[in-house]
Amino acid sequence: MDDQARIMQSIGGVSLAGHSVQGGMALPPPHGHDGTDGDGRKQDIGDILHQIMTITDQSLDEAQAKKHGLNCHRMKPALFSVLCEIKEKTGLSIRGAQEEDPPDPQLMRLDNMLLAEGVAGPEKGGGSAAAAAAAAASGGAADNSIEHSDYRAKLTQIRQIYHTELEKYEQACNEFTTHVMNLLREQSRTRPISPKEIERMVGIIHRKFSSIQMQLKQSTCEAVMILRSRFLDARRKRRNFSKQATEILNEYFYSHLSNPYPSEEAKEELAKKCSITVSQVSNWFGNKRIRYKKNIGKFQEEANLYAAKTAVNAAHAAAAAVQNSQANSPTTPNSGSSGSFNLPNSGDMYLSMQSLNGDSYQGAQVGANVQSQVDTLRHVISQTAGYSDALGRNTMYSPHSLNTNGGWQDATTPSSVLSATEGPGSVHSDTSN
DNA sequence: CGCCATGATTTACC
DNA sequence: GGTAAATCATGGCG
Repeated sequence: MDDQARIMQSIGGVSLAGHSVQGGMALPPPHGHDGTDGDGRKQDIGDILHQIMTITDQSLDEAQAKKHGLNCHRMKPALFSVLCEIKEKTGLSIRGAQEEDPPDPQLMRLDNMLLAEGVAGPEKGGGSAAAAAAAAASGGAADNSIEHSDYRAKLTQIRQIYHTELEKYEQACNEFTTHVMNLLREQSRTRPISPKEIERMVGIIHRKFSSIQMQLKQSTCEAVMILRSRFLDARRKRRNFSKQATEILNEYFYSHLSNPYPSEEAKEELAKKCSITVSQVSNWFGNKRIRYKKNIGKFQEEANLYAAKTAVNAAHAAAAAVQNSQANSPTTPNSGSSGSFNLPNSGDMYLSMQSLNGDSYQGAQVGANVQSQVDTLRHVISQTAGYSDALGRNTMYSPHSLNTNGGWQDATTPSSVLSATEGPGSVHSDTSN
């Protein structure tokens, strides 16, 4: 019982100073001073203090009775005054220790993160904002909405739990604070408690609760991080495209082998047809180009397959187109359903046909599918005569340029005849602009 | 389980 | 911003 001993000492010290106390009663002299009733008083005080110190060990009724007894004790006013003095003295150290603690940087970090993730802050919008950010990060449009809704739902769940818990903590904190304040106010009748001290106690309680809140925030952050990482990982998760989608993409690729750079519109249409995103189409073509270029031999069989396929389609379409044109059809039948991604590609087609046939092909308006035919033929020729001079344009289709750097960029030359500055990928869309 | 195919990402370049 | 090239990471098959 160090506290008790200290208080006893303090009391001794106070009395040594010779203060008179309330009720005109002097406190007992310090140790060593002889007095006839000194020991008795000391005994008295000792008893009182002992009762105070052990009050918590007793039952409620017993304690209440004791409390009442103490309140009515003749020494109470004197003790009260002494305690006031002790408080006055120790108050300095308390005040010194009571500094405005700066906002915890860790807590601030957590708060910021929760705010950024849409967990904290306004109920509405926050979550969707985070989801939108995640959507932007995924690079896709409204494609992976299933994942989005899943992510959003989970985030909402986290947010709800977080807010519920936070509210619970706040409520508990307030309740406890009120309780403690009431207790202290009540106790201030028996012992000196300044409002400042109550304030300080409230501060301590709040700090304790905020540390609990910090744990809540921390675990919420962790949950969000896990959710987020899972969501982001899901982006990387590879799932093979459907067979149909691959077929559509391959058809386009091999029918545009001379220039496998679909325009933005073409990409969009391919994406729609394949039920994938535009960026997935871009990825696919990027991968396809590089892998085809790296190992043409490996893709030979596949190329033959699609070449034949598109050739048949093209032939049919061409025949139909010719018939249509004969039947007074002034427009280009680009709207054909069999692989008509190259609407603005007639220039390429026209020149290719020229090169192929050796003479100018006046029926250039036959249709987009002719391009497929051209590419198909080009491919078939490339099998035997090599890709380089398949079309008798050695300077344009050098094997070196195809196999190492910028292969198809030169291959787009037919289009660039029309526009010398256009680059790869812009071939299709540029003509339409 | 290892290997290959393949979709996605990263990095560098223009 | 689009692309090539390299790389990562997973799916699928034997």
